[in-house]
Amino acid sequence: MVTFLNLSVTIPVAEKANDYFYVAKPKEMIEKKILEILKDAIGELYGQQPDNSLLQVQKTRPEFQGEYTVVVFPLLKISRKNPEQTAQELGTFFIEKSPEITDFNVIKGFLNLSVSQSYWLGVFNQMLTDNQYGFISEKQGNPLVIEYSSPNTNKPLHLGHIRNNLLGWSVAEIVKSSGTPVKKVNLVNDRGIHICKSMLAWQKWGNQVTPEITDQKGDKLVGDYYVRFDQEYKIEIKQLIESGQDPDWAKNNAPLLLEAKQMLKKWEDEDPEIRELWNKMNRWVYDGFDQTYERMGIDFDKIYYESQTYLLGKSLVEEGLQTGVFYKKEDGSVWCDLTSDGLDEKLLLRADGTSVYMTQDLGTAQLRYDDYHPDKLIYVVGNEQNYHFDVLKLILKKLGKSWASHIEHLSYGMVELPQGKMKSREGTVVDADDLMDEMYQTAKKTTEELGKFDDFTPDEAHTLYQMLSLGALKYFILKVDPKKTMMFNPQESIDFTGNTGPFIQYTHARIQSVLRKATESGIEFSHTC
RNA sequence: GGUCCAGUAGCUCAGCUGGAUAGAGCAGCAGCCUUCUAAGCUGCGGGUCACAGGUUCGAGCCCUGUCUGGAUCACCA
Repeated sequence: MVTFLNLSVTIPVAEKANDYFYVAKPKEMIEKKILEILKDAIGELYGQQPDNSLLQVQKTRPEFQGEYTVVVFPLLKISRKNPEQTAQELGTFFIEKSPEITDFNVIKGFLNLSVSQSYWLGVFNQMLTDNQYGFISEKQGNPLVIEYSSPNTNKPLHLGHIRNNLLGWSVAEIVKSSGTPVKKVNLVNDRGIHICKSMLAWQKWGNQVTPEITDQKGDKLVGDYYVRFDQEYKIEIKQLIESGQDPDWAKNNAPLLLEAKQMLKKWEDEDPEIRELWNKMNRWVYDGFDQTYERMGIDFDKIYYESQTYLLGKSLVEEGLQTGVFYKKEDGSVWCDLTSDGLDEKLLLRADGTSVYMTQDLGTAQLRYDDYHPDKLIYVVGNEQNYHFDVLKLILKKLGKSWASHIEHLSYGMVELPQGKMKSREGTVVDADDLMDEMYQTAKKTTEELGKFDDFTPDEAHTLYQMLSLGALKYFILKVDPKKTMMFNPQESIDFTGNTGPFIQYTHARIQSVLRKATESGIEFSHTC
């Protein structure tokens, strides 16, 4: 859609530093040409080769005549003439040397150039006839690997994941369209104490229910038991405190928590019964996630599981210990000292030898490198983890991994609601499925009220509502600068007027309608003037 | 407290490599439906670009400081 509307403005002055996002278009050819002629002009008129940074060409503001504007201020030190005179001389040169430039005018230090109609018609025809316009076919070489989504298996996807998924998937597709091979990967956090909590709660109070029995998505069912654990756990703490125990002690020694910890230990010891339960419940969750991803239009080339990478992380820590990059404290815990880099000491292994988040991420990064040898390894992760990624890169560098510099954290801001931040404890988290349902219902209601599509079959109507609601959601979220905290207003997001996805869809529909009616009445398109 | 990020119209957001009079949408007001989809269009009002210095021919954008908000500095992930 964006490519079709040609909304992006490209930068022709120098080859862009980050060529992953560079897509050549015919329109740019004239911009490049203008720059070349400008360079020639300066050479011929003033006898100098200017630095590229002095050559500034931009689109002409709509209130002036012309399509492209040369900013002459930076050139004055070369021309040693006043702005108007310099612009006048350059403009005359353009007319003489370039058939594409038909006219020019000078306003203050701005030289506005008019490009011939036949040139624009040529561009337009190319866009019209090239159905791959704006896309470059895949080049050879190492891929760009991009990780996004990264859910936990103890709760369903929420609004924060939606921003993450849409950003990650979109960046992947944009990069892909520029010809760079892309691997979209997901990292599922499928192990740890939080998973054991839902498992334990299901064992105790689940009565062997399954998603089939409760007619519920698997991720929702498992999430419910995670919540149930927390409720029962709080009751236990309260009782312990009431019986005179210290609150901190109560939190760490509530029977339920101890039981969950035991279960984690059993899991690590590969207890068959626990592993079976773990497999079963995770499968439920994955089925649920798959449905959500599919509806959202999100996909992956490969899914990593932390249960399969944390051991590799541990071996990397061992490696670092041997080379002296890490050190062991008296209690047996392993650390990396980053104070000389302005950061703190970082724990890598607990005293009991179990791994932490960083340990796992080291392993995952190594595995990705081994799998793909990527030129760039992008992580789409919220900005609350900026520090984590600074540390990750630094530690990998200390371990002598040359590819540490290939890691890039695509950091995005939190999504807030009109009533404030989403807080799971306060039940203000917006569930991804619920949100899509709600928007679907609004699309349906609004459409039915307008009565425009009464002749649609149920299938057609369903497709329409799906397109409208997802278009609204995606556009609303993607139009905001990723790094900024954004406000998600459910009311406004499902508004079908103004700067919204549905409005763009509507515009597209009207254009199609014009073309259809033109064809029906036998009008032929002319590609020339 | 240290580090990082943000602050632009009543609200939500654009603003490209520093370039001409800072732009959209929403909300408000005034118009427009026998002809292309009114889920629309046209017009009006609305700004100390958080503040103060600095660099520059030129600063919303770069630098320094201040204020405000957020994140982070866990044997959570």
